[in-house]
Amino acid sequence: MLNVSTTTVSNVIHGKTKEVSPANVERIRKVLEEYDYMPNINARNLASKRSRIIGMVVKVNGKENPFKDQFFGELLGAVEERVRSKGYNLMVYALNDVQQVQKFILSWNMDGLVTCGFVEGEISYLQERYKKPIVIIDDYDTDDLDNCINVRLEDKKAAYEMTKYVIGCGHKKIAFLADNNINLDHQRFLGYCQAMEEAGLPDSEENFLKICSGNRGEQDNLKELCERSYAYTAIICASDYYASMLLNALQDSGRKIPEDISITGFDDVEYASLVRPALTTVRQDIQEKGQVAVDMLVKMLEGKPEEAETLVVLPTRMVIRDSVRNINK
Amino acid sequence: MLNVSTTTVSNVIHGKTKEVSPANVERIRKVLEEYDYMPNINARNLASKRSRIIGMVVKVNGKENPFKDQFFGELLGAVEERVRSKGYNLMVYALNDVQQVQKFILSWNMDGLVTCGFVEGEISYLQERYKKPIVIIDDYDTDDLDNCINVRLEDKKAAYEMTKYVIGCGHKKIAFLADNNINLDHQRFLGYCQAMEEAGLPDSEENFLKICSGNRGEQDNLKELCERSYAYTAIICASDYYASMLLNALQDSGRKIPEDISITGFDDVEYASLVRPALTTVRQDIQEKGQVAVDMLVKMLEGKPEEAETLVVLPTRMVIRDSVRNINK
DNA sequence: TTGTATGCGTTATCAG
DNA sequence: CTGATAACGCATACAA
Repeated sequence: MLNVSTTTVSNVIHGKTKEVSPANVERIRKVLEEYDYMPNINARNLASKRSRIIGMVVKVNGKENPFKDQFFGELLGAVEERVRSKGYNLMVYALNDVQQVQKFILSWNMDGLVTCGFVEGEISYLQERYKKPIVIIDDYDTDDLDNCINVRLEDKKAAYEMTKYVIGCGHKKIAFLADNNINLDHQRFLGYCQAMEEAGLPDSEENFLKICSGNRGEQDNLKELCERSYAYTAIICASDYYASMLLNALQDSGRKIPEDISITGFDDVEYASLVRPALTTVRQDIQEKGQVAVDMLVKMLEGKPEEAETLVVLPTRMVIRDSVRNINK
Repeated sequence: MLNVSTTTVSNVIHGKTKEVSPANVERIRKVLEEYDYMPNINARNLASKRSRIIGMVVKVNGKENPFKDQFFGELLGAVEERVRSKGYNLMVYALNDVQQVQKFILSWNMDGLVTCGFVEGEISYLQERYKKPIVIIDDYDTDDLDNCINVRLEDKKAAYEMTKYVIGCGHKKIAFLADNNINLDHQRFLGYCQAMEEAGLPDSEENFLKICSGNRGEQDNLKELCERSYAYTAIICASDYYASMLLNALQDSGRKIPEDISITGFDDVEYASLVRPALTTVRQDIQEKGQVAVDMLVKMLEGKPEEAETLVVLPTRMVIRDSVRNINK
């Protein structure tokens, strides 16, 4: 239309106006505006060998919906906001098979990846062919991996402090509850063990209460847990999600909380303060977790790896509410 | 490597094996396997003029994180699962500006769109340039739009029934609470009004309690609402999210629920049964909402518009728990 | 059954 | 400052 080359147009599109005569800049801008030009990102990606796509992959077991858990929902929202504001686009996958993950990130030529729930071996597998930066949220044993950034909490310390607090309230028969015993849950269990040991209390595996993560067996599982709970006066839960479930199951079976048995949570998601009694729990800033993850990733992408920390440990804080009874009084 | 043309390779990649000699199929498959070939989707998209991307856009006001609300989290998870299982890829945006939305869907050449929270005028705006199918979740006034599919509930009826139930429990001074009065919230308000009117009770706008959606003014707002609630014996809330907040604010200010005042919710998200007293609410199947949305969209995309319903109204069901008192007794 | 040739919309290199 | 021109990796109409 304007009898100028694609190069010239491309230059004004990218704001390289010093290389174009002011007259042309003006003419081209006008037409661009008038026709409300939209670049074809696929073509751009093909030519430029990048994609402006950041993937977020969260591991699932079975057919669950991870985003029902407020923790993952909030995390996703935080990541989306930050990814967008940095000029990237977010693709979301809930997967349990790393091969699938690899297929997607390679085919789309994603610029970077945020993972949640995947373990060391799986990340290594991805890296065999995917050479771009990966942010790993809430995992251990991945600190030595190249081109990776770990974002997590002081899980062990936080669990240690919580357990110590409960012990300080006079409890001696204390259990730990989680849906598995690896990664961050394992770390939290270790923190619990440490506090128990220091206080000269039993910290054996027997006190590890395993809750099922699926929706199916949950009810039976919950009943069984209620039974087993008679052996304890307090239960340290690895998440608010499970703490709330247990809380209600116990109450429905006639136990009073915290009079009969004390419960603590982890995360301090919104509903931790919505259940009754409100949960004594460990607060983490989920919003910040997501933001930091993306910030570090983008620093790697923009070629400033020196500014990116390869390990970010976010602080936690105990929030004391009403679900733990002080037996001493 | 094999001295065959790209066409032949392309054909076996796409499983068009009838057009290729078995010998070649075998040879090519082997090499493909060996090198673990990954197609470059950007190139494929460019050539094929489609993208295999489905966008999910949820409208936000201000700087909030919509996915903290379990409703949106669960919806997103359901959509992701279905999109993936249908062979598409999900891009997620939380936006309030339709121009932004348009920019993204056009540049990426997305095959289809799922929107949530956008209203008639905004959808029309998108359609001025985006000619592909759009699924609109939970909106009214968009039924006549071409190439669109609406997925929603019988909001008015459900609110009507809930209000009627509360009236049946002997309540006369009943308020309605929501964060706005448009779209589905408006429909729910209409349902409330209808039930009140039929019972000869006042249904004026005065009884519309507006709760602020942001995190900031929320506390002040909540206090004010607690004050105003003294004029009522029951409050019909437009979501479990707000119902739980109000529930706790009221309890914290010393009111007993349901003894002093009754509360009902909407959605039946998981925490509706986790708060105490457990919420009497309207159940909807969020999982199915997301699945149906994607199913219909894909039918349009696969060129079977006759199989796609342009309006899907999902059923609701009252769930009676403990947050409403029967005054009659 | 196989191969050739062209185009998809953009970026990037390099010569003018 | 401007413009050819060659990639980018794949799909497809058409020819052989």
